[in-house]
Amino acid sequence: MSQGESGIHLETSLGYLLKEASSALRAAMEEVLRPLGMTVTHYSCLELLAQRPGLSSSELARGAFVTRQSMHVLLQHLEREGQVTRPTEAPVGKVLPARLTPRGRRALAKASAAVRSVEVRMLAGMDESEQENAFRALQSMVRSLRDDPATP
Amino acid sequence: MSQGESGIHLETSLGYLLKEASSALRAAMEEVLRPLGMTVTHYSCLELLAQRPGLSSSELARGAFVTRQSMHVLLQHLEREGQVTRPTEAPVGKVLPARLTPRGRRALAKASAAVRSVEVRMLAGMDESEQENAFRALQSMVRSLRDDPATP
DNA sequence: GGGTGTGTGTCAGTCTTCTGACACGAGTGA
DNA sequence: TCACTCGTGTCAGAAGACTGACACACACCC
Repeated sequence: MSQGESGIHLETSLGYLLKEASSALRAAMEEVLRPLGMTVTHYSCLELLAQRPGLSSSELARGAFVTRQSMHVLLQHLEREGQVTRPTEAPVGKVLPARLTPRGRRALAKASAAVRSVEVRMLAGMDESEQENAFRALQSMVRSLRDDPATP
Repeated sequence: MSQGESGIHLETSLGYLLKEASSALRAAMEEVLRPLGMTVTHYSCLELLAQRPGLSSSELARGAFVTRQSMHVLLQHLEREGQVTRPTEAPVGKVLPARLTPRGRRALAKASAAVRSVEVRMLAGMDESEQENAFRALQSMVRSLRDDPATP
């Protein structure tokens, strides 16, 4: 079919392209995570916990770019599956620090390798300095969007 | 942070940063579109139709990065609201080409200005060549992710 | 002390989007 | 001509995420 060149003509918009890239990345991640019975948010949660043990549900939510309510139900699910543990009582305040179980770590290991392969594929064709420039550009965009709260 | 070579380092991961940037952009767009009673997908649909009148539901879905089922329900809603029209019978095959109504065009005008201001804000602090480099980098990522179907 | 503000965990309902499935039209190649 | 494939429109159910709301804990400042 002739789907090739009939691309959309928002081709000058960096915002649109950013969305396109993010969408392609997400799709690629879903593709490799699905055989492992894992969603992107699920994986993100585990990865965050591996690198920063003891994160709270709300902190995990921010790190995975979902609401804390969504992360809450995900954590309940992961606790039932035995991939994550949380104390029944808060050590301090109301914050319940979450941690990976050995089972969670094993699940993460496979997923992390799969995701890594996707990222490597995505970066194919870009040399070191190009990647560095892209990194700085994206950081700049995030900063600009966050710093300016809204239209005054 | 005791992650092996096969893992992902969130701090330095371009993939994670890409998701972060996309999330920030989406949040900023939602913020300015909400007062107009419009969602991001809603806006995307209108913008696509303005630039390429006669697009089918499936083509719109691809352009807005949602499934054709999602676009289908959105289009039904937009038709009821009188922002979009589609013929009751397909001129050829089963494809129903969609078009903006004057009302849709008016709604888009406001939204488009708002979204443009967000994009301008996002690009603040980047000069012409930096934007160009970022554009090429994102294009490269999209191409790499699409061309390689999956991990063999 | 007491008020205020921020951050958190949690429950409930709603909404959007997705997955799965079906039938139909058009093009392709044997 | 006829299977075969691809893209499409559409319906139905399920899953995921969101908004709204409440109570509680901590930190700050008057």
